[in-house]
Amino acid sequence: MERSRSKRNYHYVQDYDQDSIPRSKPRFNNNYGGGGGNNRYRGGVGGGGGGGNGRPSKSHPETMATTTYRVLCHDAKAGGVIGKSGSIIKSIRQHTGAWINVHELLPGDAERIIEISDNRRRDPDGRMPSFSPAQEALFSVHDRILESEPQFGAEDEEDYGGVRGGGGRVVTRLVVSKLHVGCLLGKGGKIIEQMRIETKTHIRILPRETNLPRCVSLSEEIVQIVGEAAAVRNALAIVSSRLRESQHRDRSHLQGRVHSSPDRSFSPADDYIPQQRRQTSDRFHYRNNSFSSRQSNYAEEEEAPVGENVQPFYTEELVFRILCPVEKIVKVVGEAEGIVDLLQNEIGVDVRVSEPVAGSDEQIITISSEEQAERAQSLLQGFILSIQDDES
Amino acid sequence: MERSRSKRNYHYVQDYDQDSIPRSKPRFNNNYGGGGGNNRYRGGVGGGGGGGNGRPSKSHPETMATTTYRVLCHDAKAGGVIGKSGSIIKSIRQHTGAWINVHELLPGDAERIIEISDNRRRDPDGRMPSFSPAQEALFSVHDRILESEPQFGAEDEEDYGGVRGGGGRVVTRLVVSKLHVGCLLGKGGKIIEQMRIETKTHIRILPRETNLPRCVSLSEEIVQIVGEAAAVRNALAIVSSRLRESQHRDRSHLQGRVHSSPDRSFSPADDYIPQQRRQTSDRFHYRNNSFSSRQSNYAEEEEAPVGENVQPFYTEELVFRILCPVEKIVKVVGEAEGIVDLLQNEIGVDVRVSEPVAGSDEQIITISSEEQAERAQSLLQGFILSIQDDES
DNA sequence: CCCTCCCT
Repeated sequence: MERSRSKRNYHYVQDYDQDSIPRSKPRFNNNYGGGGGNNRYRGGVGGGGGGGNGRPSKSHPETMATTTYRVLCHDAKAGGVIGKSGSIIKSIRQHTGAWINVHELLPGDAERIIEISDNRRRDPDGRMPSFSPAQEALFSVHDRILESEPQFGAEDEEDYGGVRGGGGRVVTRLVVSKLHVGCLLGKGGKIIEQMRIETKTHIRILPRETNLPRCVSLSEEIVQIVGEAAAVRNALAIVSSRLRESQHRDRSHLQGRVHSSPDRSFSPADDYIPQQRRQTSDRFHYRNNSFSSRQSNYAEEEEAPVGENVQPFYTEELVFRILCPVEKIVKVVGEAEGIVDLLQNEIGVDVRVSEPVAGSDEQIITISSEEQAERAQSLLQGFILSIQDDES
Repeated sequence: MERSRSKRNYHYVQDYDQDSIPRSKPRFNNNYGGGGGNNRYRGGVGGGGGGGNGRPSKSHPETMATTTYRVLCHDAKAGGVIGKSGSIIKSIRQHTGAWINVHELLPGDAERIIEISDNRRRDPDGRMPSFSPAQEALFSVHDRILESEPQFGAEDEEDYGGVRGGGGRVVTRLVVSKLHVGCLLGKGGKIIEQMRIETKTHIRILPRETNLPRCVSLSEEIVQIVGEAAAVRNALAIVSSRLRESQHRDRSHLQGRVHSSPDRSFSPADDYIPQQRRQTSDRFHYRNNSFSSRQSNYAEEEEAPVGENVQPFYTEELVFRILCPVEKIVKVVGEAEGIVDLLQNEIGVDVRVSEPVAGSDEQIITISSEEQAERAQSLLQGFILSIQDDES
């Protein structure tokens, strides 16, 4: 119960102070919504299932490049990122143009995922756009996480928490698809090793044995960076740039394997060095390091078999598959707060539905989880049984 | 941009008016709350459980003891508890170490819930910690409610409001889980009767027929204390001590049945009498009364089998939300001896039903509990399934 | 008097 944090400093992204940080100012943007901003239903109630929540569309992979980051944020600090009535995060969205989603806290987890992405047009030559709104927003969000006052009770944690005293040790954790950790590790771990040295941080991919949050799926890893705040920021810049390059390359898989098209035209190291970074640009110290370019000495080898077994999933977990009549599918998966939602969000299992197959009047619902699939399965089974006799 | 919180005044009760106003800027639009926390499904849902939110963590129920109080506060007086920029409530938080959350006003309600809790390590022998930050904070909050000026003329109320002039009749209302009202009533109402006599106040559990605020769920009751200010304070001290003991015993179910371990080692009546109470200690007049101890003559019987068949499942709070067709709602929650009643009284979970939403033909049933939500969820799920085919 | 902030 001791709160060692002396003061809050809101000198984060300076211009928030002037125009959008709600704290030190009368709050002008709480008046939105006017009437009852009632249903915070996750996606509107009867809405048929979802689709594009407005996140950067992936529609033209050959001309567009998507960059996505997911950073873990202790629940106690989420408020500091969002701000009253969302003022802070709205400001970040506006300033950067990135799409940002602060996930809900999964029961049992201490951290929430903040997902940040953009979708930018590639250069005509296929190069990665030089500026990434998502990366910029990642920095801002990261700063907010570091600077925001942790809420009550978050302070008796072991070693994670996000901050440790002013200028002290901080911990930043990114959730990264297994497809992209390779670019951080490098062959024989050379890249990550080099990053550790150059940034003076402890960067590692957390082992599965660790207690990973439930919000991290089996197809993802946690990249954890520990060190002095400034060093971590620097490392984050490097790591995020590498991830961005990797994702950018990933798109090109759609047109052909990476290795079958050995183009060397990827962006040079300083490509992402931002003149674009505005007020905040001095907070990160980019350097022309060997990580951000494929032209570095070892950049070649590390990206080899990254996406090898693209179906690497479900190693030790349970998988149940349920047949469901095609005409019931909507009822099962179509509701925004429906059972699938419950299963996924409250119980934490992964639920997928196969595409309908011509000639079959059933689809396959796959439930997978390390521990909960069985229960979920019986729930779902029961549910399907119960609607068996409905007129579809 | 730190606000000038130069001096913290430890005498906030008396003099925060003069020196702790942290900002000179007026906050011009207080007109939010119109859009604000309407359906805060995840916030103050349960009986104070942890989920994340930063409230006192429930991580180690066997070693930690949580105390939670919820006191109703007329909306017009909430400001007087919070203070400018939260200065008063921050002060109370700091001085007591309690976690305090002033809930938003629910549309239609006149009162808001102020939730106060702590989570303290048990003594090695399992005894209740002698000092409760939450109880201390409850007293401070209560004083603020009594002393603070109501905002703009909300004083045309009938007889409730929280204060009636200096030293006059005051009304204090606590929201108490049904699981814990028993310890106030006592077998045959003996305890509450005795408390009435000893404190010279009118203490009662408001009947359901009364117009209870919406913020009071079906699993809760209102304990109302009416009388002279000093007498009410005294009664509040007694009642809160009993509640604390009851909650403390509640925890111990996780380790075994209450009655199977007939320890008599609970804290004696004066155990909570605070040397710890600082400036404020003279405001309450504790006495060595028969209510605050299990050693009292009738303390034995009233605490009988609170949560009999409790299985020690989950330690953190779980919240499940279930969609239920509007036309089934009555069937689910409407019956006097129905399933919700069962869930609440036998299992001890909190059950709430959302308001119907225009455009949706479903309502959300929220079940929350520290330990039992899972069981409750499957029960309820089963129940809804079972009435699935009923003609509505 | 509005906080430990909940936004797409």
